[in-house]
Amino acid sequence: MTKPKIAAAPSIRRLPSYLHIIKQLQREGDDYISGTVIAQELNLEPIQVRKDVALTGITGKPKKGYPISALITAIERFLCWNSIKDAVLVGAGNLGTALIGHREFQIHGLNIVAAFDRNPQKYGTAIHGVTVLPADTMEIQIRSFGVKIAILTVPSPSAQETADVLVRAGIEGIWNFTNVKLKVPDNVVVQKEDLSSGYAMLCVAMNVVREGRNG
Amino acid sequence: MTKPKIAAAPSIRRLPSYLHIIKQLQREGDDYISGTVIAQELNLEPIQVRKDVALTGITGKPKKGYPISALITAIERFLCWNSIKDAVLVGAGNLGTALIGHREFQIHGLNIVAAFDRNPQKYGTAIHGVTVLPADTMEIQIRSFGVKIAILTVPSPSAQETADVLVRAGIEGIWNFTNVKLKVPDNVVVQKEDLSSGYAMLCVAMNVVREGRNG
DNA sequence: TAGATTGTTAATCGATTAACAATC
DNA sequence: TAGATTGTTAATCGATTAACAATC
Repeated sequence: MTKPKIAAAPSIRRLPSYLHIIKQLQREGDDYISGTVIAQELNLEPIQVRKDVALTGITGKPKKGYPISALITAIERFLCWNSIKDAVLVGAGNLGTALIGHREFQIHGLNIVAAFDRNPQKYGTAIHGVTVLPADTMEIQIRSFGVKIAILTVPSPSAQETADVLVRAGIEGIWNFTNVKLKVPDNVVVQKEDLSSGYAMLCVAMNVVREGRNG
Repeated sequence: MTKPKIAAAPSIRRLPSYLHIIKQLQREGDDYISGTVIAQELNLEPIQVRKDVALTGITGKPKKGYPISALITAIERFLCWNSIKDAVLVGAGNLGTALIGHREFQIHGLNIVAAFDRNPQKYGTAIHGVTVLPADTMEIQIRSFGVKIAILTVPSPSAQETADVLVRAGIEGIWNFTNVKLKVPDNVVVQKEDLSSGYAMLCVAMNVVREGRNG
């Protein structure tokens, strides 16, 4: 089995923002949207939007653009956002709580069925309607749920050991919000979300602007 | 004034993870770290690590690697993480609360001096020691604080109007956690943090693995 | 029709990777 | 010394951008 190639990451990352714009236009009653308009709205080049949109397999109409409802369907299909995907969240702290409450993910088909935590005081409580279960029972519960996606929001020191349990439980994708580079088997996908890297970008960019001003 | 070029974004984004590894090694008592080791730890190419590290201006010793404490200083300087930077947070909801409580940012010099919210019930309360103030007073307060960084965690519909106020208040950098593309003057930096794009990456990658398995 | 927009093919640009001499 | 590692210079790779014919 040759390892299949993942489609261009920058394009995948841009598609959700297209989706956001397009849905907005749909609410305003439009039937078609041109790549030019999307580009304008997001400060991108029209050709880039056309290339990205082409990935989803949809074709547009010269002079009119892309049919909005079909484009939404195509993007959601491409991102696998057209079906409900169950997930568990591990580490019901501040960040975990925020992610459970984040409505946008639900819209994209993410359904958090349970949260796990080590703090007994949280056992049985509900966070935005999601029950917190004991971390000890994680492996067996995930197996019985048949869940394949885990959102990891535990403290960094527990990250790797938690990931090991998740892998044993049959998890296929880990959305990793810790700053730990997880070691997992090849067949398990890890998406690392690094808030610090975004902060680094902000700091450097602000410094560049400042230097530009001061000469 | 020619607009200065921002250093390679992918490199900037990788530096925080280097910093994390290096600090760990320092805690274990090491004095030197080689690019090879950092690369191994993060699943990168050694040459890439050397190139990135070179950006910070530090030089290593053949056979030994880079002096750890000097390397930490160099990276932190490069990212402007060597000084305390005051910031305000706007929108004290779930995500805002999580970010205020995120210790890592403090380590990187981010000091949240106040939070703003529209909910009167929150006025005067403290979130992880940070006082919540009325959103109405935002402009004048930010001016009097002299704060230049704002973390934006308001609901999407309020994002642009809030950004407008921030700009009027003299904010120079906005860390934008909404899914709205903000329109701001050229001299204001916006770093957009898009959690949905990370989720899109996870979904597509999981699908690729699944297709690989099923043929 | 005229003109805006698509989609394709080619060119450019920039980041990653390779090669290798220098060096401790 | 021998060998691991750095730092520089060149090659490769992939993403972005440009050009333009097709078309509604």
